[in-house]
Amino acid sequence: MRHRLKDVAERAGVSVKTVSNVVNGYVHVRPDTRARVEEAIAELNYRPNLSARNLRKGRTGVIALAVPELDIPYFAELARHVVTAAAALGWTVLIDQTGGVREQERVVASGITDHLIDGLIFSPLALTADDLTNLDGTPMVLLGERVDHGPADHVVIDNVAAAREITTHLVGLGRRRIAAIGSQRTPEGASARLRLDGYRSALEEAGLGYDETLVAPAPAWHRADGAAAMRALLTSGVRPDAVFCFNDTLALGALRALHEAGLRVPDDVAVAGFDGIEDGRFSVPTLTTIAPDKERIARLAVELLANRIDGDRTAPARELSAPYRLEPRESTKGR
Amino acid sequence: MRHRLKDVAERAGVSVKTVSNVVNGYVHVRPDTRARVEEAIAELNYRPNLSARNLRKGRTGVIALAVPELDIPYFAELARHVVTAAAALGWTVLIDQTGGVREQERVVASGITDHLIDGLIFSPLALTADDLTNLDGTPMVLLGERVDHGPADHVVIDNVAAAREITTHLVGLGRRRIAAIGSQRTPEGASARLRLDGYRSALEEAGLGYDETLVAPAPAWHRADGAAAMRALLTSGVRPDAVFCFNDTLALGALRALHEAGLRVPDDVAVAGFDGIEDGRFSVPTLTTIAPDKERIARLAVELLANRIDGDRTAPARELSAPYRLEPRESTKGR
DNA sequence: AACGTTGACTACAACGTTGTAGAAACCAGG
DNA sequence: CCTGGTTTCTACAACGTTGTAGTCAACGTT
Repeated sequence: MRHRLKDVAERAGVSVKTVSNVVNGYVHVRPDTRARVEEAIAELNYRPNLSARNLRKGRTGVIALAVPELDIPYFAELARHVVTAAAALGWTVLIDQTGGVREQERVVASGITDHLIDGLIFSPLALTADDLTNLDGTPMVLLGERVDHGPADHVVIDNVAAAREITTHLVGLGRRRIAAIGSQRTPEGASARLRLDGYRSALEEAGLGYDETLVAPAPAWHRADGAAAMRALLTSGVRPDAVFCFNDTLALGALRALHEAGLRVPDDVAVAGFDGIEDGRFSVPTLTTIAPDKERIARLAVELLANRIDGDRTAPARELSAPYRLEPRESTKGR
Repeated sequence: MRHRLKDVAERAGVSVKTVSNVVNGYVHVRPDTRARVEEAIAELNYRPNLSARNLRKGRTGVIALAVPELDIPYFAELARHVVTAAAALGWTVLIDQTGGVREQERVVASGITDHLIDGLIFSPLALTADDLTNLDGTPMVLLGERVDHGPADHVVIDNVAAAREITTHLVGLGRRRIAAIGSQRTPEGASARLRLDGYRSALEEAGLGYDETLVAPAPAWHRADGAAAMRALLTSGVRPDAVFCFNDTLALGALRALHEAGLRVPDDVAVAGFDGIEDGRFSVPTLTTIAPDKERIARLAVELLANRIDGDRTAPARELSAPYRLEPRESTKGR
């Protein structure tokens, strides 16, 4: 049985608005009236109807987080932090999976703005700036790569610098034939491009030169893709002594493929990943990685969104940068 | 700029209700009228206000999925399937993380029923039957262990039989000192208790007897807990030749601890898990596991919920069982 | 020609809430 | 005892949508 303000009001012998005032903590209510109302609320187990409240207020208190896939650990971990950060501001988070498919991402970016959410935190893979025009002004914050200087707020990490740093780390171990796994030619591959840039610039800085045969593409960034790419590298005969994988799941797949090929990590081949997921602390061997500060990313994103929702919607888009840390582990121990 | 039915109606020169009829696909609208309205909708980029629609209809089209933690891969994978199954029925899924904390789970079970969701799919860890009484009749489906025959619909797998089957598998490999990791004494440990029962009954069936020193508790079921429990077993000197971990993340932690102790898997110690998560296909060694049919679980849960929402809310609670499969992999290869 | 049926549309009320405006009671200061 | 301000409360309208009831014209049947 569902009750409304009206039922509570009748039971407490006051007007509907007075009950509303009590519910909303309005100060000018006599203590005994407040007590009577609260008693009635408790007796009826009254809960406000959020649809009605939302309609009236024009706010829903719900923000959406759109990620490619929840069972990619990086996004699951990120989601947890976003939910936590949003809860601190009294928001509920609706998590949306786009599959990284452009069409679905466009639906999320434009269609989901059905007054069901106040704002959107969006980690796009396939989206381009064009897709972001039709937004009805629903506040949005993008995570990850810049989409051609789109009109939205942005939280990024410096992918190029991070990729350069971890590649340099491999160089510092004395590795000379450093492969890369995860390149992508599609427009979806914005992260891939930046990380490849960083990899390349580190190699050139070290005087090692860039060898295209050492770069293996990966259609998606799952474990299976990493394993397949690693196998391809091995059978091609290029004999790398290190591999930089553009994310950790790729790296876990690569570890697996190296194990199957009878190669030892890090003795024969050093392996490094990117994302700092929890799995990497427990894999055999543990995985060297770039760990972005996910908590900070989440908090910055939520704060940017809050500013948009409550503040000036026409202010110029801001871009904030979150820190990362290189975490050396067993997979790149010196020999 | 947001537009309403009224704006569209004025532009198309019809009544508000006619626009509503077009939007909702009502058949008795003249083709030319429909065309005019649709043109106006497109020009104004009109989107219905879901809060208003929900208020009017008493439905929101949103269901919630409450799980302990999204970055436990099992729940992330489950979430994906639930989202997919729900989308097939036109529902949006709001994912809620309870942290497995009883208080938070109670909030979800009772409080979230704020008319924002039409129903709830709930995978509780800590909840008891008492907590489920105060529900206002919001439809709910429980996943996993039965909560003392609570009043809600339920999708389960046969934990006892599954645990017995995988333990018997270990016995069949000739293992005689089979340890277990993941026992819990708290009321939260319903799954733990059932899996322990299955383990125990398999041992007795095989005439091996139950040795309490071979059972290691784990406060939570994360990788770190599995690693710690494994280390505890090893230092206690009980020398197991196999371990059944009550979930896969525990098992991955155990693999890690065994590796650090210089023991080989499966040669020295065979390891089995439970949940069938993707990681287990790529770990070194790959992980033998019980893989519940998550897609089926998700579909059954969504269907049960749909029946509650659209059908008889007072019908007696139903309990459906989903199948599972034993998936033998490297971690229990015969020696 | 009168009749019922159907199609195409509209006016109105209602969903449950909260903002606005204002009434009534109370208080302090002159 | 009046004035002006505050406290406490209420009536009403509005948020944007859809269900209900109804109007009116066109049509086919007798």
